[in-house]
Formats: sequence, structure tokens, C-alpha cells
Amino acid sequence: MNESPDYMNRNCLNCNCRAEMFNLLNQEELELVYRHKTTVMFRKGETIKKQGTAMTHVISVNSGLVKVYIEGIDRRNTILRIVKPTNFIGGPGIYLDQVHHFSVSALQDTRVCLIEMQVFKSLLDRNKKFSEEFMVDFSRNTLAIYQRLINQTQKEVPGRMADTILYLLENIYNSSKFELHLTKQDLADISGMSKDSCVKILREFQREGIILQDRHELEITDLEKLKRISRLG
DNA sequence: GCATTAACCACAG
DNA sequence: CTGTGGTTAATGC
Repeated sequence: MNESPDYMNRNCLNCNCRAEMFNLLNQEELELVYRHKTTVMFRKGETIKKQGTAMTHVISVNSGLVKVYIEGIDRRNTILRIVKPTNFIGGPGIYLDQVHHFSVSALQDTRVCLIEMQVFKSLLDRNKKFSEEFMVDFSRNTLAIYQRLINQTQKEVPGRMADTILYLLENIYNSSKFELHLTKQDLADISGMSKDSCVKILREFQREGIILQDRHELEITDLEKLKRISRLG
């Protein structure tokens, strides 16, 4: 093995797996990123960042899939978002207290770039367009969390699960049939319900012909009905 | 009260 | 990890 993988040699300038906001940096700025980042491979299940630790880096997801989640009371987790390539993971710690307020772990083998936070901040400081795009990304994520807060507090279990399936369909997999990288516990942690309720409601959806579960594959067979359940709560 | 919902628990595959 | 059934506590007629 004399050859290092392609991504090790590539500088950030030509990289096609960087998060979109980095497109707004010029050559000099991208070289700065290149000098202050490391590219790391994580195996499925590994923890990429741990809630409560010092926030030394921000993350750009190159390949794979990760979950961003809060470790709550009594081993209960709440998944904030699923992040696919090529997206960015920052967080309130950047400007607040330099601490990770959530954990990040790999749902499948995943490659990420870890960019030194001080360098990232200096880029936000010197490049207005870049900083604006960062704000847009941050705001979008915030809005999505607001939406989910409403869904979870004002809908019952079927509506919550319908929302979760629609979220995966529209934001992550973009296909009515996909290999699910999440466990039932993960689905419960996104939907704000117990694992038991999650299993039961998915069975119920299957009985009603809304979805088809086959091992780790999930197919949505009646999208209209799913949307109706989401609407009615 | 009574019915429904969903979490909790124990346990089997 | 996934699925099932019984129990229980909260909520809404």
C-alpha cells in the first residue's frame, strides 16, 4: 500500500466533498483551511464528538452518515438531526462557550474533516459571504428544530412517526425505498417516543399498508396516507 | 367512572 | 437489537 487514498492528497481547493459553504472561500482561504484540518475515517458506531468536551474543531461530513444527538437524563437520547454528505456541523459552542452541546456518532462508515475552530472563526470574521452562508445554515437548522418541537409536543405517536419517516424521505434519502441505517431505538430518539411505541407504530403502519419493512430496508408504499397522518397528528 | 394513550417492564427470539 | 404482552399512570370524555 504505497498509495495513500485520493482524499489524503487532495487539497481543499479541488475538493468535491466539502460542505457547500466552503465554496465561498477564495484560494488563499481554502489553503488556510487545508493547513488546519485533519481528515478522519470513523467506523460505524464510533463517537466523533462527545457532548460536554471542549470544542476544538468544527466538522464537515465528506461521506457516510452521522447522527447529532443530546445525551439526556437516564440514558435517554434525543436526536437533533441526521447529517449526510456534504454538510456542516458547528453548534452554539462556537460563539458561546467552546463546548460541544451534543454528541456526534457515525451511523455507517464515515469520513469527516475536522477544521480547527479558531481558524474557522477567523474565516467567518474576514469573509462576509462565508459568514452569511454560515448564518443561513445555522438558521435553517434552528428552524427545523422549532418545527420538530411543535410536531412532538402537539402530535400523538402516529403523527410523530409519520413526521420522522417524511423527514428521512425528504431530507436524507430522497427515495421512497431506502436502506435504513438507524435502529428502532434511533427512530424512537428522533421521534420523541419510547422504543416500544416506535416498534408498535411501525407494525401498525405496515398492517395498514403504509410502509414495508424488510430487515434494514424501509419502503413507503402509501405516501398520501403517511402525509395525512402527519397532518392530522 | 370509563376509555384511550403511551411509557415502563420483563422477557423471548 | 427487535418484538410482544401485561401493567400502570395520565388525560379526556
